[in-house]
This record gives sequence, structure tokens and C-alpha cells, in this order.
Amino acid sequence: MEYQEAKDKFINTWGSLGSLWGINKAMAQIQALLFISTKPLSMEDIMDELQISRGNTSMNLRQLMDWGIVTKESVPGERKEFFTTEKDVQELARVIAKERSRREIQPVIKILNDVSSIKDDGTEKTKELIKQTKALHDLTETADAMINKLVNQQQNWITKSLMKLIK
Amino acid sequence: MEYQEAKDKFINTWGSLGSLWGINKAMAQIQALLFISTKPLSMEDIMDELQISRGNTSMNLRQLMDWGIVTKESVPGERKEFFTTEKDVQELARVIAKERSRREIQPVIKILNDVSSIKDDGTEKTKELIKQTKALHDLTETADAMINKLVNQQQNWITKSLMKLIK
DNA sequence: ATAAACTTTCAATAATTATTGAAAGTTTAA
DNA sequence: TTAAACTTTCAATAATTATTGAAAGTTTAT
Repeated sequence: MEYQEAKDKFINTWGSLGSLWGINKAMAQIQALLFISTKPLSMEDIMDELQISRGNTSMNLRQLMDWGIVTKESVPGERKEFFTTEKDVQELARVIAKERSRREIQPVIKILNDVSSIKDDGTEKTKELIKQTKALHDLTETADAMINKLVNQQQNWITKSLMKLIK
Repeated sequence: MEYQEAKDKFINTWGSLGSLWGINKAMAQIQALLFISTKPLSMEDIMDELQISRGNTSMNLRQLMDWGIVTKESVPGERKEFFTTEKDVQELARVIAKERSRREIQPVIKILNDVSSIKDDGTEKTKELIKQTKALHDLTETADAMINKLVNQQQNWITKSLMKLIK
């Protein structure tokens, strides 16, 4: 497998995987492209490489910046803007986990809590609803907490290792 | 909030959350409905409750059975078939984690491994592609392993607790 | 102040994904 | 064996989501 084939394969795989972490194909592909690029890329560069329109590129870059995993960069002497992505996979994982928790998991936890807090009228079906949504609430909360703890532990481990190197 | 409202809220929330664990709305809603039902439901029951077509119900029930979280049940004296879902949230989490790993994460790990194994031609861009996909490969593999370990640990914890009660 | 270089916005359109419903298929009871 | 009861399949259609491209907006250099 040559460079170009490997590159395309990576971008496509990462792109279709986007749905797994809740972002669309173009967004994931742009991130993938930046992730393996050795230098910041301009909008033109991205459009050319991925064969997507200017509007699409602009909108998805914006979203990636909102997520905090892509940053604008100005290159001296150049008028247009260049973009880079977070290159450290651990930090990338940390940001993604945090954002997904905030955007999707927290709201669900809140609703499950609301639903499981309805007043118990004594009927079997109400009891079952309360019991099961409470169980789901607890599970979701625990899973969310564990993911965050886990990702932050990784972070601490990395930080510590870096600290040792710097000292 | 009354029973019906809470029920609808739960089914809708769980339904729209479906995308988070990679299944479609109807599929998630059917699972949610079964999850809070006090007795097995027939296809008619599900169609009526969720206002969806027979075909849709049939196809999504099939998928849920493929996932292993819904099972057919026959009720004596009844011609039609009834369905139930796994009621233990821990076991549900275990099955979902396992299936997602098998269906989505493992194939990605394989491709990342392939891509990161291309021969190093010494150019900077090839070195970067290898380095970054390798990092992503390792992260994905570690995360996948941790999720599985975690879910199984929960399982063990539960099993132990139950054992204590039984003894 | 102007115009070139560049980016954003958003209505229109395309692509994808989900849903329907009726015909075909299967099972069961008599 | 037949026909009623029930389930599955799948082509057609609807709903949703992503993408385009051109007009409007912004920034920068002179």
C-alpha cells in the first residue's frame, strides 16, 4: 500500500466513523486530513484534497473550532487563514469525551431524572417506569463519570510524564 | 408530571438518543417501550403505542433480536408472538458495548493497523501518517479494551452482590 | 475610500436514511 | 388440505440530513 492509498483509506475510515462520535462525514474528514498533515492547511487546500465545496468546508471548520479541536492560524505574509488540529490523541480524546458528555449525555441524565421522579400512584406500570428509568439514570451517570475520570487520568499520566521530561 | 407524559418523554428521549449508540429512532423506541412494560407486547401493541407501520415494527424487532436485547416469547393460547427486552440495565450495557465493539470499533482498529503499517519511504508526510495513525490505533485499542473491562467488572460486581444475597 | 482577497451565510438541491403498505410467505387449527 | 391469523419482504415514498454555489459580508493593502 502506497502513501496516497493509505491516506485516502485513513480519511475515509475516519470519516465514516464520524457517526460514532456524533459528527458528520465532512467534518470528520477535515479533521482526519489535518491530523496527518505536516503543516497547516488553507481552505483551498482542504477543498482540493477532499473535493468539497467552499461553503461545506467553511461550515465544518467552524464546527470543528466550536468543538475546540481545530484552530485558526495565521501564516506571516499570507492573507488567507490556515488551520490545524490538535495532534495529541490523548488530548483529542479528552476534548471529544467532554463535549459529548456536555452536549448529549448530561441532557439525557436530566430527563431520566425528571421522569424517574414522577409521583408514585401505586400502579404497577408507574412503579415499573420509575424503577427502570431510575436504573438507567444511575447507569448513565456512572458511565459518564467513569469515562471522564478515565480520560482525565490519562491526561494526568501524560502531564506527569511531560513534567518529568521538562524537569 | 403524570404517567402518560413521563412515559412519552422517556420513549422520545431514548429514541433520539439511539443515534448515540448507533441505532435508529424506531428501534430505540421499541426497546424503550418494552423496557418499561410490565408484560410482553405483541406487534399490534407496539404498532398502536408508537404509531408506526407493521413493516417498520417487524424490521426493527428483527434488528433488536439480532443485537440480542429483545427476545420472542410465546404466550400459551395466543397465536401471535410477544416480545420482551433485557430488563437488567447492566446486562443491557454489556451487550450493547460488546456489539458496538464488534461491529464498529474492531473494523476501525484493523484499518488503522493496516494504514500505520505501510512501508516508511522516509518522507516527512509518510512518517507523519504512520505516527498519527499508530497513535490513533493504540488509543482506540486501549479505549475499547477499557470499556469492555469496565462493563465486565460491573457485571462481576453485580454477580458478587447477588451471590451474597443468595447465600 | 476603493477594490481585491478572502470567508460566511443560506436558500436550493442532492444524497442518504427511514417508513410505509400491500403482496408474498409462513404457521396453525380444524 | 384449506383458510384464517399472523409475519416478513421490498419497491415506492417520505423525511431527514448534507452539500452546493452564489450573493452578501468582512478584512486588508494601498
